[in-house]
Amino acid sequence: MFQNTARGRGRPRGFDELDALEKATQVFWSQGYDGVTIDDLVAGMGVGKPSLYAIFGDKRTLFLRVLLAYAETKGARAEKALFSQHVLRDSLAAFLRHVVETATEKGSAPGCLLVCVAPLVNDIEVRQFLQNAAANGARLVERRFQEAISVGEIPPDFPVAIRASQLTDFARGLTMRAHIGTPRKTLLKDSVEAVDLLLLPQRGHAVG
Amino acid sequence: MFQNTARGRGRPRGFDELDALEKATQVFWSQGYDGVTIDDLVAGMGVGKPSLYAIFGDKRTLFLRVLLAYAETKGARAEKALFSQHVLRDSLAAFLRHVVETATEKGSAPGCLLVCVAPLVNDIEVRQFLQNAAANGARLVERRFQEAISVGEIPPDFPVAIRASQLTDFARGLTMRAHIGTPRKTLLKDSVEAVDLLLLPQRGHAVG
DNA sequence: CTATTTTTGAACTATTCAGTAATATATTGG
DNA sequence: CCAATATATTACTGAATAGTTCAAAAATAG
Repeated sequence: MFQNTARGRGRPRGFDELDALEKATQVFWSQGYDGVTIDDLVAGMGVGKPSLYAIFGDKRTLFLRVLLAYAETKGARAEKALFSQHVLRDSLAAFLRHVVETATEKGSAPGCLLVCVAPLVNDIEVRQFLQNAAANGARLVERRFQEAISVGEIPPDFPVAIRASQLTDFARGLTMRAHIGTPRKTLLKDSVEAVDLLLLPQRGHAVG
Repeated sequence: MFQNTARGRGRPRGFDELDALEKATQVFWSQGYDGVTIDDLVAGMGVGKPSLYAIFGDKRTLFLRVLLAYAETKGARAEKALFSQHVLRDSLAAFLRHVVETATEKGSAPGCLLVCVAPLVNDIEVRQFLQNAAANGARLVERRFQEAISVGEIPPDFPVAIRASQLTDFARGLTMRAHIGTPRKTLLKDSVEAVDLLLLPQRGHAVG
């Protein structure tokens, strides 16, 4: 099934590593970090305990790997949402729509591993990773605003950094509300309103 | 009938109940719910284990009580911040300033029990309490906007519900950023910017 | 086939944890 | 002082948990 042509000797694994990682993501996502036991992971990942330790290390190591993969995927999708729309408003709307949709996806836990779960992990490395990821996210949005300035879609003195930070704050707020059960429909409506607000013309300027 | 208000018979408690509750709040706040053991609470509250069970019940019961007390205090302070300022802008600024200050208070864990910790607790009662608390918070802000309309500070068609929801989203975002280590100074600056944004004149209207 | 390598399943160990008893201590009422 | 009551201290029990050991299984190489 997953057999590579270049497999060495020895009994082949009974699971796919990336698939198991994704399952681990779901386990952490739905139960938090401290709420998860090794046995939960064993059950959720479909991997025996000795294999789990041999291949992924202990819970903390596994979580770091899960976090890294999750952030990479999420970041790539956010970038795509932001930069595949011609009109700035559509970009911001697509960004928040993506946030809301993944935070309210059926089959996954509500919320977001990066926003709702990881911040509670009491670990220096996790915290620094999150700070870095947050900064990267804001920078991504800033870049999109800069692009809009360069094509004359918004004025050159548009407060890029401020609005970028505010967009990520909205994303956090929407995600947390998804986590406590606010329905997708409400959040989608609110994300449109958020974009309207962020693009409201500044005093003395006009915005497309 | 005419009984003395002093305590009845029996050995007096070696701790103050409310003080112990506050200490429990700090323990949950800094370590999350699942990350806390009974022994952590025993150590942090300065209460023996049998007394803890006798007076506060098990971990879940204690957490619910902590949550209730925390929300009540926090709600009262938020209300005070909102309604003790004459000018709407000052009210909103005071609200967000209060949010940021408590989320970055020295001596407490960063963030907020209601925003950062409680949503991760996998419990129906907690979730419903949070939904209710969130709705109450938004309503409080709406009331303040209505007040501003009634004195003509903002136009009657000001989107009260939308802006109230957005203010609470900002509060969530700022709180989560406090939790991952964003410095108070940054957040205070951003909360001022947030108020500016929320009170930006709508198209075709002027806002004080 | 036999030897070698890798993974797997089951059992095992030491530790931590929640919750409870048994007992000692402090206070009031008479 | 004695009885009654409420709290505190210590220690205990059984269950859950993290992490390891070891033999069986499944593949390749020669």
